[in-house]
Amino acid sequence: MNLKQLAAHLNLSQTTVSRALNGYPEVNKDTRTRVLEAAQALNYAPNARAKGLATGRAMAIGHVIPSSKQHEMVNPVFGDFVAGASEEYVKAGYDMTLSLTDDRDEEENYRRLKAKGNVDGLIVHGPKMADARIPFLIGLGLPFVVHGRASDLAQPYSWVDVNNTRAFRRATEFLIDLGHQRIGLINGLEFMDFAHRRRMGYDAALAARGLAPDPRLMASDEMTEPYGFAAASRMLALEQPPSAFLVSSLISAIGVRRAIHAAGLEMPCDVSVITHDDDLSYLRNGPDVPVFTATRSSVREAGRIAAALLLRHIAEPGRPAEQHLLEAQLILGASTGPAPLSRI
Amino acid sequence: MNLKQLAAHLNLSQTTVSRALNGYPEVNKDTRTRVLEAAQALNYAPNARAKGLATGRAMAIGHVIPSSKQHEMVNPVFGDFVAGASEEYVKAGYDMTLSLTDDRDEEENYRRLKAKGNVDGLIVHGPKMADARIPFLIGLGLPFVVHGRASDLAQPYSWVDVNNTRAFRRATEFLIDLGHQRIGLINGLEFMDFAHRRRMGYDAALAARGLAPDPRLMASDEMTEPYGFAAASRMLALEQPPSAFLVSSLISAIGVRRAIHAAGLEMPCDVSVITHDDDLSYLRNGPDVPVFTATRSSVREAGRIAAALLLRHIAEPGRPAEQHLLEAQLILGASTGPAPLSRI
DNA sequence: GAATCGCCTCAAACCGCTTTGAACATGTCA
DNA sequence: TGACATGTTCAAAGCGGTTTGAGGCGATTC
Repeated sequence: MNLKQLAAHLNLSQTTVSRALNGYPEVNKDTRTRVLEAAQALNYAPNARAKGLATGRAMAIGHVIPSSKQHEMVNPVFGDFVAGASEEYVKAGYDMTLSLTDDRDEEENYRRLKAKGNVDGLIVHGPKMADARIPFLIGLGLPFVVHGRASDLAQPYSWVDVNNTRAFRRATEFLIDLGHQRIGLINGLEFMDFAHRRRMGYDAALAARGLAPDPRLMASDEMTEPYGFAAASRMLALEQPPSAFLVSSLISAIGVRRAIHAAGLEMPCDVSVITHDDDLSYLRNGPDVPVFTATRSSVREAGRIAAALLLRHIAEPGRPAEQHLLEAQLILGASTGPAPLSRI
Repeated sequence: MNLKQLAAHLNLSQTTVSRALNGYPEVNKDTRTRVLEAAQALNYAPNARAKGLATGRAMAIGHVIPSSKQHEMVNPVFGDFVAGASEEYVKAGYDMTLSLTDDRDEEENYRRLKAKGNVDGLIVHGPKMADARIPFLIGLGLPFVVHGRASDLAQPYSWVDVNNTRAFRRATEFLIDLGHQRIGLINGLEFMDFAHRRRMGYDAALAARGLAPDPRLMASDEMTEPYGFAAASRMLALEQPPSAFLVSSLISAIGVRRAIHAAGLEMPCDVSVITHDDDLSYLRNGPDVPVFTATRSSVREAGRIAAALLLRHIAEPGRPAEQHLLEAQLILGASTGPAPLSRI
């Protein structure tokens, strides 16, 4: 069923039917309801390609997620982010397209995406500290919003990010307030912007309280469970082991917990743990009392906000770049307590 | 840059340029290379909408993932499945579109997707036991492949699934061989087909060995960590607690482990655990010796296979429905051991 | 030297929609 | 009665590609 057939069926011209469907004023009220009813009854929906061709707008947003062959990990955060974004897209009648792309030919990919014309805008995931994609995209002229941001860039661009620095600074200070002096940082890959910022927050808190940073208490890697286990195990085996851990992801925190148990210790009486918690739907940090004390910020919410921001920029092309900084909540769970006297 | 401009730039007609780019034989070799080089140099890529309109093919596959408002959990498996599928799409020059949809208006959604014409085929996720979507899609005439399958359907359709029944039967038998008599099943929602089949495997193994099933040793819910914890805690508090658990997801298994520790027990000496392991990139079950003994089957691989299957069906419309059953490996980890005499 | 054949290229139609500019009733006013 | 809005509908020209049927041209055949 296409417009032509629908129009023929109604004994109207394509123009009138199109106008009726798209809410133009110059259509008789009765005609309009007749058209709408027929469209409904016959399951008519305008062909998106033809519509896009005619209007010049694709009515679709592209999500580009980097996934190199080397560390081919798909960010576990992705599903929830996309779910949040999708809520906004559905409301606005937009579709969503996904492209996983190797970091190597990423620019080529963006260029193609623009040339092919099947998206009106992009969401960029997983920014690194000085991410070359961002200046490139500014030059490309396709509206985009970054989930996260890139520290080392001066140009303005739109992003939605958590205040990672403050979150980790607060968490570290909270641990120090509890009497912890040796705090292990089990971070993500520190060329990723978010991990870099968390590191800065941690460093700043230590410095503010006059504690010397100890490289042996810092780890940085892809945030898996075994990584959390291995890093925490290594630190716990030090002559002066940490009495607390600050962990960048709930998944790694689970590995940290395993390491604590494997060392014959208990959480929180022997060792405290604070983790960042993206509030993922399938990885709830305990229903009422959280298992882990955490810096929490909903990734789903971030998805919603980023999507809304992007749609606004598409609707109003002149609009200047906009930023949205989310504050993580520090939520108290069962994994933190005062530093044990024996381990200070 | 569009075809017209490119043709003008080359002093050729649009036809010739189009044919050169699309590999038709009736183009001079030199002309072709000249065209290809110019296209490369000028970053020309044919407008996907126009191309789709002209050819009638969208060159895109839709993934529809159900996500109701009630249990708005995004399946954690999704990212990896999509990553696998994407590998095939990229090879074949296909794009991927995503639509999260509430179960309520799902059929409407499929119909729109077809009418709008922006996908050539669908991957259907999360089938329930008698999933109404499948007969509906057969009627709709849009090629599709199901990730999983629906037990209660007679009509043939294409699917890619793990042999869940056999995997859980083997796992249960393995535990029985180790001397376990009371085995707790911590399953997913049993109206989901995969969970139903796992339950059948568990039941069959018990029956084959003459063990009576005990409803108090069976749980079924959304597979979160807190659920694993709660269900295992409840079972461990029974007068006759289980000496082993069979868990449907690694995430829940982590909750089970937490419950075991909370009960003052150790894994595997007091309690054994086997879990299903989707081999997710961000949730590795230990690098060398797996933390958990597991029935393992790569979801990413399933994504690849499902995508390849779908593309084949799109390329050869007459092709009969095809099924692909993956066998899960039973991999030995550090979470299983002989049943402790004290607890039999 | 004309007819035939390949090889290459072209103009034009078409895909399904939007949108412009015009036309056609109908009613109102002078 | 004619002029002029007003409200409603239409034919046709794009949007950017693919594809059909035809034509130009040099080489080969008769």
